[in-house]
Amino acid sequence: MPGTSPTPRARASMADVGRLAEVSAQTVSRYFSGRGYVSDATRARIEAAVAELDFRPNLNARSLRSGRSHTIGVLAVGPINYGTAEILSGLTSRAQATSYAMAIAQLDLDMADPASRAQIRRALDGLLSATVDGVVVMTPYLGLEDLLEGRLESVPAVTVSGRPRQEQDSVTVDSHAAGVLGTRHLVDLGHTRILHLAGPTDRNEANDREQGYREVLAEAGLEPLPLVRGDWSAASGHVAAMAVAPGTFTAVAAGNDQMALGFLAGMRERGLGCPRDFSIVGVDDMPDARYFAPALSTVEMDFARLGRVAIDMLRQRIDSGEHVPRTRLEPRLVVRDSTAPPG
Amino acid sequence: MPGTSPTPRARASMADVGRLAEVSAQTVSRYFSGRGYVSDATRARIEAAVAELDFRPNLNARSLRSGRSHTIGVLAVGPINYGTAEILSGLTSRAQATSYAMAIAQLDLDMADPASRAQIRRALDGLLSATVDGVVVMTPYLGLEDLLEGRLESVPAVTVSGRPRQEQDSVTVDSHAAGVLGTRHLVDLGHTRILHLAGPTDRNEANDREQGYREVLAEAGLEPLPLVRGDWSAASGHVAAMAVAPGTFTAVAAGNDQMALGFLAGMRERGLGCPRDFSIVGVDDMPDARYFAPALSTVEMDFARLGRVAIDMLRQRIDSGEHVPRTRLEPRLVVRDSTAPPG
DNA sequence: GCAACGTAGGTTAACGATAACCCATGGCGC
DNA sequence: GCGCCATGGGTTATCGTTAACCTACGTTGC
Repeated sequence: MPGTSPTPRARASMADVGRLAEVSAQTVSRYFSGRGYVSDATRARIEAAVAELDFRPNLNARSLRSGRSHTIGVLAVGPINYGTAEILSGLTSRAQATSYAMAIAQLDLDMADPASRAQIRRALDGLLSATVDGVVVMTPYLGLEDLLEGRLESVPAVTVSGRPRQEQDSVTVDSHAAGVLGTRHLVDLGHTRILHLAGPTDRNEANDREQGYREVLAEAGLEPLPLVRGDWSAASGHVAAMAVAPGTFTAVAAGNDQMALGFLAGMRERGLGCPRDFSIVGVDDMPDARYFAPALSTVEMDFARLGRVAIDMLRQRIDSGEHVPRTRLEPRLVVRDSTAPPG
Repeated sequence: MPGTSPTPRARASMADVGRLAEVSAQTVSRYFSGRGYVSDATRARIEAAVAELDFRPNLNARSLRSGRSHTIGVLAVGPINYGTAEILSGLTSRAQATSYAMAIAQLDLDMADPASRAQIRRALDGLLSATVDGVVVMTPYLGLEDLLEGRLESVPAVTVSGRPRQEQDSVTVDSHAAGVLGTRHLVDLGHTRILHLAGPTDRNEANDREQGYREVLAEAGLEPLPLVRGDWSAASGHVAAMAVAPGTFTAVAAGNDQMALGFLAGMRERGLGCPRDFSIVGVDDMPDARYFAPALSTVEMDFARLGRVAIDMLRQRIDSGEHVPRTRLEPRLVVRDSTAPPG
């Protein structure tokens, strides 16, 4: 078949489609936008032309002219660990379902390095240059408020897992409540010497969970033990297990499941079994936690839902132009085999 | 201070910057692109105007005019599990480092549903409409070749973890080699009755790993045992452990670490210990694997590097206009405590 | 009988940036 | 003295789409 588009040439435009369908480009635009009247006969001709030319509308031109891009930007600071991956999953699925496109800037950087702040700023500028309709900001780190504050006024934004005091345009799975639930479970079982294996100091969620732990102990009239700190990783939980003095505690409230996993491994190496010699409770309820040895009692955090809610809130923020109230998702205690009464 | 921009108004354009700096918009464009001559004095005036107006170039307009968007699209089919998250991490970090923007379409759908194919097509169309300079396609599923083939000619594309027979524009961590390494390790230890806990039938990587397993057994003159199949999840590994007949095998080559975790848990429930009663080797070497009970012998897959290489290849493909040869990253055996000689 | 409205579609201009082209000036080689 | 190139910068047209406005015809209500 000679003559069948040897090289597909450049992309077809609405004008090309219009020429083939014998209408104006504007009518093609109307066909795609649904605004305005297009007769069935014209509609059919346009559809044929679109198929023939393999036409796809140019979103750059559309955004430029209309001022809206139907794109949501995501700024993620920090590594893609279990929680982040779940949130991302929720974000993309909800965005896809509401036919929003997603532009993502993820940067995993050393927050101690002062250059990091400049990098975050650049990444955000990049998203804004792409004229996103709104931004989802995932910055679990403390002290980034001022960095973002001046920047985020020009575009609708929703903060995920952000600082606790932000009362608008933010959504989080309540980490304070998670700390409370886990620790209270240990107290209810009768434990009195409860250790907290905390996450990194500069992470909001780590501090919230620690705060929950402290409050429950205070309520129960118990003395908190010296804090042991990790970095969310199983490796750091393992290090912690090697460092603690056995006999000084009967239970551990871990900042997340992975540190609990490492801690369990470390104690096992030292000949100490769970829940015989100590109890431990995690936070996250990652799918693997049920299959740890022993099955881990933990606090479920629905991060995927967090992501979906973030998109919903952002869309509402974009459509209404008004700020949306803070949303706080409630975690849930999941009791398995790693917790038992002391002794 | 009256007069200090009451409402930031609309975004400033290069024409606005030019007006303030008393040059033409074209000179402002030259300043940003670095093409053409701009004197130091003019440069300084432009910089001042940019700062004053909080100007950010409009990438939509730039892409529309120049035909290049400096954006890479990522199409990810399937859930964001450990491997996907790592790849994503590699992709974003490399893209960020080379100042490419990233548009992502991830969809986790039921491949049995025929509507899924239409959804994938729509997602890809969405990326192409956004005029990305190139696409990274992550489709671990079999049978998507035809779907993508007609679509991916109009734009540079690199396939990640794709079908084994694609000899160009593709990068993968060799899953066949992973199957070989894990199984050979078990054979070398003296095991003769080796079970394969495979991943889902419709996943390329699952089949490659199974193939590696089969080849090693054939080489060693051993008979493969009936296949047990999971879905990559720890839960499915647990189910498998409950289903197998103990005594029929002395070692397990698991398709990934998470299924190995579930399998270990299931066997533990049945009173069978590792490596006393059986050996098991995984694939992935996720950071947690070292802290399983026992520490898991596994095959390391550097998925983050895979992501970085994918970006490098795609950039080369975009810049040169020529296809790039397939890249295959080599996995590495990591021996820990879950494997020992039989008996 | 005609105003008002629904239907169907065309024309023009503009979104913000850059490609292509043009015009100056000054210095240098020969 | 003249051609040529480096430097510094302006003008114009255009990328593909849509907002705003306009035309024209047919129906309906009163």
